[in-house]
Amino acid sequence: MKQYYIDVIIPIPLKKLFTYSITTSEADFLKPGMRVAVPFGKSKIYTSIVYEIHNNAPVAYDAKDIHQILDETPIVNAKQLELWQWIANYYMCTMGDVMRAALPSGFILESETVITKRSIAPIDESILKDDEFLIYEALHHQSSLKVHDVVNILDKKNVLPVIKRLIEKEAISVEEEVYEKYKPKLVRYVKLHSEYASNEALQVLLDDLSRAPKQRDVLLTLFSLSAKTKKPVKVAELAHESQASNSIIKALIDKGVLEAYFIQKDRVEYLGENTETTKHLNSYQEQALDEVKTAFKSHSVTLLHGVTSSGKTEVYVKLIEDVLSQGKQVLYLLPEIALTAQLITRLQNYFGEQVAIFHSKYSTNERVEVWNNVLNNSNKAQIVLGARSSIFLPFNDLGLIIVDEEHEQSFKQFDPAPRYHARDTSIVLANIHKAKALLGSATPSLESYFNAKQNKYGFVELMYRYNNVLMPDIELVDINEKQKKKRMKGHFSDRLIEEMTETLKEGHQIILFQNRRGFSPIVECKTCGHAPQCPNCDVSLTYHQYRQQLRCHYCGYHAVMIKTCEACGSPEIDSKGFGTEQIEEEVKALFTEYKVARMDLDTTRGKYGYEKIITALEQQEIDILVGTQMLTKGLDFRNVKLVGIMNADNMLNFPDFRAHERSFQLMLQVSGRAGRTQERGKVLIQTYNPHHNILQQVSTNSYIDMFQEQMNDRYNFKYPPVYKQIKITLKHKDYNRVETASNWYAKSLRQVFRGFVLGPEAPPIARIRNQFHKNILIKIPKQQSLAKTKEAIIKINNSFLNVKDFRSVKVILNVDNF
DNA sequence: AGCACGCCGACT
DNA sequence: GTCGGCGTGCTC
Repeated sequence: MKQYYIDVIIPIPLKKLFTYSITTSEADFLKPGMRVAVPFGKSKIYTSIVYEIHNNAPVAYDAKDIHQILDETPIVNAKQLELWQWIANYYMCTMGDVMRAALPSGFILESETVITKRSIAPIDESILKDDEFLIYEALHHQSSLKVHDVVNILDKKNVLPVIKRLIEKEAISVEEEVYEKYKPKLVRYVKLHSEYASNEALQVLLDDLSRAPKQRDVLLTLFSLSAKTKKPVKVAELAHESQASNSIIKALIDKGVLEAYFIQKDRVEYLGENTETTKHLNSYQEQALDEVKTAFKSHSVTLLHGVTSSGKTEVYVKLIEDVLSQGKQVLYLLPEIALTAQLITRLQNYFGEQVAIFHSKYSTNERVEVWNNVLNNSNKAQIVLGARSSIFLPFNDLGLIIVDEEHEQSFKQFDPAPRYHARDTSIVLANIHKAKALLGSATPSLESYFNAKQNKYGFVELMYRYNNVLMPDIELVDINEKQKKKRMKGHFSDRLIEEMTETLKEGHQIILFQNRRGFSPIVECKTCGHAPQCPNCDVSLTYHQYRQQLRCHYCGYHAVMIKTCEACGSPEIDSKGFGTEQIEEEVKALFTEYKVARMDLDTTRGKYGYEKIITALEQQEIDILVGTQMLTKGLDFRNVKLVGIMNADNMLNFPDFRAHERSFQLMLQVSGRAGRTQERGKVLIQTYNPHHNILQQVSTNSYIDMFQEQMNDRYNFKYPPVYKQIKITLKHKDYNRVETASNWYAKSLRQVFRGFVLGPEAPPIARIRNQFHKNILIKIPKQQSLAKTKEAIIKINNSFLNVKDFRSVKVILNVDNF
């Protein structure tokens, strides 16, 4: 008889797949993509995914048996496994890494050791030592204990030796228990017990209950409810309608008068109707739509360059309608921050319950439900609107992927592995499904625009704003000059104050953009110049006024704001630079009669924090909104007429080869928030350097100029998209260790790649969370094989890990680290 | 990544 | 002496 084996993916960062032996009937039942619980190591049980079923017995070891099959049918399909493989290869991580990122954690079961008393014969308690006796004694009161219970009882960390001794003495036994984490949401319903179905029986019952008026009331309410709604009645509903407590209902259930039952419910349900029939496109949109369709005939990927407010969404909607009518699914990818209630409602108005939403604020149970709906090709998930991680959903037959705000860097995952770029991965996903991909942006990334120019992608432009609204008038304000002439009030130039006053007078709203949160980045002693530092990272702490705190943005460390200098004791402490909080405060002082609000990471915590601010702005409860780049995304604030960019220089001077490109994108995106209806909007950009090319290009809205100038730099300095890039980061708590390790690593790389290796270099923040960092950058010319390059890197990496001294150094490989 | 094993300093 | 620190090696 043939022996069967499965290769499984285990959610840990190990390169290999693991092989387990299965029985013939298990082999008949199992399919790739099913979950199987497997024993791993001495005691653990892990959830794994079947990758392959085969007959090749492993040579070097005996395969273990599996623990349990967890699924009836695969929860991961073949197309996904293909995508996982691609991600693991391209982004140089393990399948386990991909599995952990792809599966909602509700699918990944964990085992826990459960300790129970051996029931055979009572043992001689005198052979037990004190701590052993404590555990044995505890098991008289409690039938089972978890390891952490034992830790609590004994009040020490390492309890395993004690447990081990108890097993040897046959006092206890241990078992691994596996828990299913996903719990379907069950809603409790009640109905009258079938015994009382006949009128006579019911009459008898009502008579019986005459001495229990409350119970009788409940029963009568139940009848009227089910007559009215003709639907099953929820327990909660009944309790609410009859004003009765749960104990009265419980009494009826216990008596057998009522019967309780459960129905499984989706946690996220769309209850509205699709109210809107499709809008008519204007002639520009119509043309763009036609051009996209034509482009798709020759290119599977097309870039749609449409200025802000040009109505790209309507074009998407038309394309989605087409694909849906062919019975295929659609994935609509957006950066997390652009996934607003506004947009969701808009799409739901068109497509009703066919739209499923998927993003990081969803709980694991909600994610499992969306996953299952997509997997079953349910009508509820024909269109998935989601952030980065929605590329991992189990689509059967995708027809179209839309990547909106394609230039957004949040599509790239930086930590942990897999460090994938959702835009690039979605193109591969589209190919697997033989689907089309549409990238959309008002300010495309250089790489996408470059690909379009090279005819690798199709290219469509939409350069007119909806309703022919003019592009905002952008004015640069030289704050250097203003300062010399004493025309600054805090961080506000006279021009900005003028424009703000006028806008407010007209009853319009204002957005002020400051790309930095907190009150002031640096706190400095006026006497000795000392600035408080984070104890774990090489950064100065940031002052957050609203909590009187000093915070580190890298590790989350926080402390109370100092009253006197820690170094010299001087009470004179100065705050340099400025963040959103300080701007907010200054605005409040300048415009006392107006409502000012702030939008940044600190004010949008929680599930609806963001929505609250947006709604307040829409309803014009806010006159002036101060915020970070959160403001830039897809929000359509009809009444905002003025946008102020407080300081353009801090983004331009950011030490990154993409700083200029990003600044351009950011400023144009923020500018797009101004004047979205009839009136032309106004944008003021305050800067020390008004002649900077990027600022000139922003003020004239010249994407092409920016593109050409930046591409020149990219050619000259060998940066993407002209060259590919892989960044290697080494981390260790000992500075000297990273130093030697990174030198060794870079030297080995240089033997292969010569001048294309940069570094090792300490990043601007050399220490984070007590770990010292070093970066090495490999630049890869277009004609060099990426696969061979990665092979060489892996080879070097392996020999690096074979050096004993280096084994504790953490190595992070980041492909396309931008 | 966990987790066991084994070797070392520091305390009841 | 044992407890708990951390470096090392292994997981089908």
